Amino acid sequence: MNIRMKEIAERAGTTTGVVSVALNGAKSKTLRVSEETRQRVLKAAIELGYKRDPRASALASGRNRVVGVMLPYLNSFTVPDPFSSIVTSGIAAGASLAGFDLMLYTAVAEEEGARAVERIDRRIDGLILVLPPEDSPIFAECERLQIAVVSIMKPPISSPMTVNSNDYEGARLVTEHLLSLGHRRIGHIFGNPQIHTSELRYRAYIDSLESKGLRTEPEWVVEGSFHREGGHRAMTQLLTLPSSRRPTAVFAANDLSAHGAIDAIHEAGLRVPDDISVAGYDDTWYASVITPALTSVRVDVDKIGKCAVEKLIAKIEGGAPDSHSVLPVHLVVRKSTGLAPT
Amino acid sequence: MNIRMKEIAERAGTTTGVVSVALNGAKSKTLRVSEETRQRVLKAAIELGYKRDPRASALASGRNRVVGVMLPYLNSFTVPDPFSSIVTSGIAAGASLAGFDLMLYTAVAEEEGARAVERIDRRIDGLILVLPPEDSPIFAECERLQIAVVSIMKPPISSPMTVNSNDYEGARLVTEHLLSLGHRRIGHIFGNPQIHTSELRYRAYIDSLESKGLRTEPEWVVEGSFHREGGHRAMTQLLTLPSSRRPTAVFAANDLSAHGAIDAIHEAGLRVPDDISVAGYDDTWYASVITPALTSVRVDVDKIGKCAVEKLIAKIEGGAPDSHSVLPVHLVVRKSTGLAPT
DNA sequence: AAAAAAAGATTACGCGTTTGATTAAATTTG
DNA sequence: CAAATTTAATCAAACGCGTAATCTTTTTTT
Repeated sequence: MNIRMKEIAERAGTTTGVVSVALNGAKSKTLRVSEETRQRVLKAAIELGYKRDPRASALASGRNRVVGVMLPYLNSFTVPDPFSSIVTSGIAAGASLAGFDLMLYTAVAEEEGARAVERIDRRIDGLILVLPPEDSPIFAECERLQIAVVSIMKPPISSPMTVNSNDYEGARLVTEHLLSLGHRRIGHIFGNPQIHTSELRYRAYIDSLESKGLRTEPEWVVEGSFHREGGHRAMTQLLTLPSSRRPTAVFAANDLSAHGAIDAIHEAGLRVPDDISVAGYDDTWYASVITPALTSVRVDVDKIGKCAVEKLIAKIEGGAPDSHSVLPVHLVVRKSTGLAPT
Repeated sequence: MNIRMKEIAERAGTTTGVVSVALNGAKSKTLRVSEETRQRVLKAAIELGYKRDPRASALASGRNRVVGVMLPYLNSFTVPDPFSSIVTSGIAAGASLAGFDLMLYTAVAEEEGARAVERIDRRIDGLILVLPPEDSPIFAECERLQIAVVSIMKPPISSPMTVNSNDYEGARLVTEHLLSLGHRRIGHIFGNPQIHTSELRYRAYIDSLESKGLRTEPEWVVEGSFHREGGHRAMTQLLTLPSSRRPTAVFAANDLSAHGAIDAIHEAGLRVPDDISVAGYDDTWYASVITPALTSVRVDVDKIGKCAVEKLIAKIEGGAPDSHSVLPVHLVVRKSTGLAPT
């Protein structure tokens, strides 16, 4: 029913092998095509409206020209995670530019871990893992299937290629910003212990304070799990401290948990930033939507996606060596942080 | 390098045809397999760690078990569109449940229309179009490629299958809500004339007012293009009206433009809802993030995606007849609407 | 004993890609 | 300049890996 190479070959008076090389520049070592023949084939293909079947092409050549993206369960519908969707946009744009298509895998609740592995198959030649769990069996599986892998936001161990934003630097910037506003009691809403990033942001926070010779209090650090409810819970807990021992500023590990923290502060009848300053992290567009607009660390999330897919494709096409990328960050000061109360 | 059916067949003492039927229930009319043989094959497959090559399977059977999603250019990175990403999540979940994989196509700026068509190919057996442009050449192309299509948010003409939320009903609910609060001068921030939805929401607004015998003023309707800046511009224009002729309530065609409208009202030194009530539409999670929380119309966006993919797969697998679905909506009253000022 | 059903083996695809063989033309070499 | 090599251009065929129609053989039914 569809026009196949055979028809093109017939019309151009040649064979499918030649058509393959002429049209798609197949990687044959011996088969050559003259310019005239190429033109003849091209003409025939256009006249007949030929479109190659990518499945057959992939099957024969082993190259799919498709990359996969595995989104974490976080990216659920009830609490959509802006990070994942922006990263995905970046990946889509980068892939499209390189002529690659995109296969989307999402870790649905029921099928975490092992089940997710089942789904990746010979349709893709590379996979981008967004916020993969530390112990994912996917790495082994990709190794087996000869699928290149790039992880986004993962410590540069156990994964051959990674793309990260400079978490440590960003967290340092936030903490120093709060210090420069005169805050001396600074709290931290920790992320998710499962995700390495949380640790880095926490370390930078501690190091910044200690390098200034300031005290750090364990009770000022509460887990917020990267989401709004967690941030709310964490801040509520911090607010149980007597006001003389309570932080005057809080650095939340991401924008969502910062948002929850602001909710909690408002509910307690306090003001942001007049009574307590709050800073977030990631500066998703989210940060400029909420009130007060959030001081945050800008990560070019879109670029993370682009960078990841470019690395991946370089690996797939040129066999580029494994590498780890760390993208720069910068502080965006908005309305949620202010001078320490006197 | 990979284990193929041939190896399974050898180990189980049979042929690839039998293996194909035993393992994947190939749709052969005559080839039958006894239960014992099936077990024997299954055992061999597990022992050897067999995984079928989906490309070969698709090539031979014509069934890909992959659906595509085409996202509109709207879903850009700078202004990510929550609608698209939630719809996509719903689609992903539904597809996964049915054992289908997902191919993601995004209409990148440079390659609108014709170019986007180039990219859909024989890798998918169905395509979901999210907010497709009215005149997309994709419909014709899918027809040619025998690819089933479901459009999300498109008038039920020219597209064989559609999934829509009940725009008319939702807009009617909002308008009546505002009326019930005592508002008599109600403005409307129009969506995007390119998108049919805009027209429906506008019509319901007009009809609701007229059915109550109320006046409608052309100057109370301004285009907001579905985004924040547009909403801001539109509201700014409404605010140029003398306060006696100015709407006391505004129904914006979506949450984003409602947000822009609220910005403009605040900038003018007025309060929401005390001076002017604002209602949005879509009730994406966005609505509960902004301040004041937005009265909006809840569309179960996730369900739209699920519904679309279910229809699509029913069509692909069972040849279900074309149909148009309209999903219910309901009003969510929050803080941005209040009694009309007296 | 004839007819029908069950279970499998064979084999022909599906549709490009790539290798190996072949032929003709261009170059190099003695 | 003829003979020996190379090089270019192409054809024919194998291959990648399942699927499904056709053909055999065996077993069951009537």
